[in-house]
Amino acid sequence: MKKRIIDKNKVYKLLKQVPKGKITTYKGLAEAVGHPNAARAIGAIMRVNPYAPIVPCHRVVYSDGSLGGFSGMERIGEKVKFLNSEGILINDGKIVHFKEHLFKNFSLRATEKETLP
DNA sequence: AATATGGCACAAA
DNA sequence: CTTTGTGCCATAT
Repeated sequence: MKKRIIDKNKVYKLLKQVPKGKITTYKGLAEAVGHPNAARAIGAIMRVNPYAPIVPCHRVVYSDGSLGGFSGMERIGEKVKFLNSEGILINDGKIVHFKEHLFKNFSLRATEKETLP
């Protein structure tokens, strides 16, 4: 466990903790896992995302409130619709009051115990 | 092993 | 407020 790579396992668990109607940022997740400057790595991890259904990667956005790149910008429209269904409004590609929806009450302790399929 | 790219962030201009 | 440039971590080739 000497590698300074991100614990993907932890990332997934943390992201899973994000409740419906809430969102988070790559930076937020990066900090949550203990890698404050590995925001980009989070994206890379989401990319492989072996837990697509249980990991709401669509709830992860840029730190400035934009939806981010995602794999295929054309899918963004779908994400917007989905987020709208959860109570999150998007305006001009940016999340309205996105900081209000931000979920940062991550529980590292809970992550330690829980196991991933 | 080395280079390039990517679902990012932040400082500077 | 927008546009550059640089730094970071993980994958793909």
